[in-house]
Parts: sequence; C-alpha cells; structure tokens
Amino acid sequence: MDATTWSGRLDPSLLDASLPTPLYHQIYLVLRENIRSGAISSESTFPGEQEMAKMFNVSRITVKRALNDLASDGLVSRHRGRGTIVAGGSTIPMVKGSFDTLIESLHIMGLETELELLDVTDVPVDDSVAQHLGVEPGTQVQRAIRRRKLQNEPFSHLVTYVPMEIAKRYSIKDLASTPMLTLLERAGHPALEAEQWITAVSADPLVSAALGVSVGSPLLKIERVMRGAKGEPVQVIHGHYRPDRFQYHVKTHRRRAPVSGGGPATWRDES
Amino acid sequence: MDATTWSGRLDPSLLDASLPTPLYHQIYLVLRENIRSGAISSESTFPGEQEMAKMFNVSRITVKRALNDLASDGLVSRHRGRGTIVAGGSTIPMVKGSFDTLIESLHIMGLETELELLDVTDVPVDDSVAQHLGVEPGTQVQRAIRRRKLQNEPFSHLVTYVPMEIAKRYSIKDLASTPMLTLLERAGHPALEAEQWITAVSADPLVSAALGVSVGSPLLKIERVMRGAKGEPVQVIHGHYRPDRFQYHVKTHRRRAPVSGGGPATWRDES
DNA sequence: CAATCTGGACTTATTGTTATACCATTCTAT
DNA sequence: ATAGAATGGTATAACAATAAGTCCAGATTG
Repeated sequence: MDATTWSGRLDPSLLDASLPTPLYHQIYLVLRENIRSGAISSESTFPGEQEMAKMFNVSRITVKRALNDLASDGLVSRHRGRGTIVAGGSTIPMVKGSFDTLIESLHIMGLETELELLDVTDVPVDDSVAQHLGVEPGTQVQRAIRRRKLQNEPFSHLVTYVPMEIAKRYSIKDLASTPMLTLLERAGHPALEAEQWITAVSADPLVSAALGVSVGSPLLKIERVMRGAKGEPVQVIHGHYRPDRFQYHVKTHRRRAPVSGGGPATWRDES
Repeated sequence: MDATTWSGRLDPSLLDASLPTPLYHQIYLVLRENIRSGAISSESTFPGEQEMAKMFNVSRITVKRALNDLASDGLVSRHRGRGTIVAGGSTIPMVKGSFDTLIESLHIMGLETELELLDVTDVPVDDSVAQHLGVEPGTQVQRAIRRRKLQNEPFSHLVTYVPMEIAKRYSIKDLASTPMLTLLERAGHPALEAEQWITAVSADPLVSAALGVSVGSPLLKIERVMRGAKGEPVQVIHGHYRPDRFQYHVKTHRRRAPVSGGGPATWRDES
C-alpha cells in the first residue's frame, strides 16, 4: 500500500438509502468529516472514482458528485489523470472555548472576534427559558440575538434572555458595544455562577442562515444559565456554534492518586 | 391567544430550497428541535396544517409530511378534527456526562449502563491519533470499538486506541468485563490527566448504524487523550454520543468577585 | 508514443418532492 | 340533534432531482 494513498476502511453497506439525504451527500459528509478529523491526511490521494464507487456500493457518478462538492468547498483538488488530492494547509481559523478558564476565554473572544447585534426585542419566554430564569412562562424578558465572527466569518449564534428588571439598567446602545458580562456587573448583578448543557443539534433554518451553513448540518449547542450573588438567574444563553470554527477544549487532572482497582477518584479542572 | 396553542414565531422565509435536504425534512427538524428543547411545551396544540403551511410558505402537504414524521417518532399525536398535539411525558432516559466529576461520572455510567465490546484489533494509527499518542503515523496500536447502552438503547460509540506496550498487559477478555481505566491502572499506567475536545459532527454510516440514528444526523463528538504519571499518553478515545440520550453538563463558579468594569476574572469547576 | 490510468460530459430511467383537489372525522355552536 | 367549520387523510399529477449507463478528454507512465 502506498503511504500517500488513503486506504479507506469504510464499510460500504452502511449507506442508508431510506433517507431524505441523497447518497452523494451522505458520502460527501463522510469524506468531509474524515478530512476534517485528520483521519485522511492532507496531500494524500484518494482511490479512483471507480474504486470508491465499489467501496460505497454506488455508481461512479454518485461518488463523483460527492468529490466535486468537496472540491468546490476547497477541501480537495481534482485533476484528470492524477486523481483527487486532499488539500493541504487548510488553515481554517478555529476558536477554542474552554471551561477551565471560562471568563478568560470569553474575554479573549471579545478581543479577537467581532460581535454583531442582530436584534433586541422584549418577548414572552417559552417554558424552557422560563424554568431556567425562574419566572412564569410568558413573562416578558429582553431577548438579544447576536452573532460572533472570527476574521469576518461567523462562528456562533447567540440568543440571550435577560430579565427586564436587569435589562432596563442598560441601553441597547450599550449592548452593541459592551460585553454582556460587563453590562450585568454594572447593573448590579454580576454573573458568579454558570451552568451549561452541551449537545449537538441539526441547524434549523434560522440559525443556519446566520452561520452560513446548510440546514440540518450539525452544530454544537450550548445552553448556559448565569446566576448572580444570591443564585438569582441573570441571563440565559442559547448558543449555536459551527463545529468547523469552534471547539470546546477541556483539560482535567486527577485530584488524588488512584487506588489500584479501588473506588472512584475525583478530578478537577486544571487551573 | 390560547395558552395551550403554540404560537409559532418561526420566520417563514428561512427555509432553504437550494439544498439536498427536502423542505418537509427541514420543517421536521425545526419542529423536533423545538419540541426537544422545550420551546413548544408538551400537551400544547399546533396551529392547523393550513396555518402552518402559510407560516412556512409551503404547501399544506409538505407540512403534513413533517408532522406525520414527528408522529411516527412518537413526538406528537394527530387526530382528525382535533389537531396535532405534542406528546407529553416523553421520559426518554438521558445520560449526563460531567466534566466536574469525570471519574464519578464514568463510574456511574459503568454501573448504570451496559457496555458492549464490538471489536478489538491491532491497527496502524492515522495521523491524528498518532499525534495524540506521540508515536509515528502507521505505528501499530490496539484499537477497541465499544458501544454503551442505557436500558438497552445505545447512546455512545467509543473507539479507543492504546499503545501496544500497555495493551499487551491485559487480555481481550479483561477488556470485555473490566472498565478500561481499571485496566490501565493495573497495567501500571493509571490515567492522571485528561484532555478533551468537544465538537458536533454528522453521523457517518459506521457510527450511525451502531447508534441507530440516520446518517448525517448530529452527534456530539468527544476526543479524549488520557495521560499517565509522566505525561505519557496511555489512551486516546474517539467518542460519538447521541444528543437525545446524552448531554454534557457543566457547573462553574467564579473564583473571585469580579471588579466592576475590570479585567478578566477566573472561574473554576464546582467540586 | 501507446496503453492505461485519471476525471468530465451527456443521456436516460427512476425516484422523490411538492402542489392541487377532494374525502373523512371530530368538535362546537346553534 | 344538527349544521357548519374546524381538523387531518387520500388521490392524482407536474415537476425536479437523483443515480446509473455510456462515451469522451486529459495526464501519467512505461
């Protein structure tokens, strides 16, 4: 086996034909993920279209379309007679979020990224947000929709809900120019505690349009509740992040040496 | 407005027709996400098909198909003359991962969930894993593919890579019965440090088959490098998690009181 | 320079999506 | 009770997209 040729170890019989997603797009997704994760190293050459067609058990033209889509994304380059080559040096800027140093992380974000204020409206909260904010469903709160960019490329879509009594202590102008955490501090409700839930979701049309991704493509979703000195909720954030531009990074270490074969030990975050 | 009727605040003009994803599926995804996140409370009634068709600016039959798909997932119930009602009490068991108490979390998982050993093979590592393990690409390592279930429903797909010199200190039989962290301890390389990267990815055919989800559906992906006493990598895990059955939960608090308008403060995890 | 690899372009059968029109059931106001 | 107006369900048809077969063009390699 040639070291510069990717030896696809993909099980062919696993594409699902009973799906609304066309085959060529499924193949596109698989290959893109393999490229992004580094499982297919850059500068390496794919097997030919014919061979890949056999691998996936589809027609050659189906593979071709997937590869062409990758090429139009700039992830691979294709040349007659030479083959399809994984584009090297894909220096996509990547934002790294971190739990260890949440605030530093947010501050660095604030410095290195641009924030866009898309909308500010007072809305009645739905059940989920109401529960987190500790108010009755339907209560009016201030909803701000913001978008964060890195080098002019959007990577996160943020919907924040702030109780009216806190929100009325700053202006919409402030919102556009000042970090929200600072505004909350000034309003007398500094965020002291954060609780987060992290999942993955399909991009819905609203968010996908804002982030420039396809509807249904995977996004990292983070729901965050910020609480003040008395444990009172001061802010709820629903954040959606492009996984190709944003990644959460966590480093933990064990608190005490493990006992061989023993019970659970505890870990804590690095400082 | 009736309290039991969901007042859809969905922007109609945002469905993207220039995509491989059909309209009915985009609508399905949007509604499903709204139900799952709690934005549409359970027991509430949707507006009629006709009205929703206007909302999304599509034909009634397109909305119908989305709603039928939701119904066949058991998320809503539909009755002639009555309408479409969000199914209540969706007691889907959910596993909660946590960074704060990584090991406890893993131990609880080990107790409350079932682990399946799907495959153990010695394979040459790809570039990405090689880098994390600090070995040359192509070096042989032990790869174990495992699947974790909660109440017989799979929720995670785990691929672990262990250097051969560590792997040969335990048997495959051990692997099937004993937690991996315990095996590593016994092998003289207890995991003392963990580094994780969290993103979202589309399910590729291999993982989707193992987890029982559609190809292309969103999954939470966690890459974890475990290191020993001297910082030597002892294990690399590539984990894929079903977002409807697994969620990461993090609670952090600020280390010191913030200075109003001041510089960055630090946070750390709750203990 | 010829054989053979590579990807590209064209045509076509099939499938899937979406819309229009009409039917069945349930609820509600009379 | 009963009529009307909700609701969702079914049938048909136009249209678009997918995926396969076949032939063509450029590059590489001996």
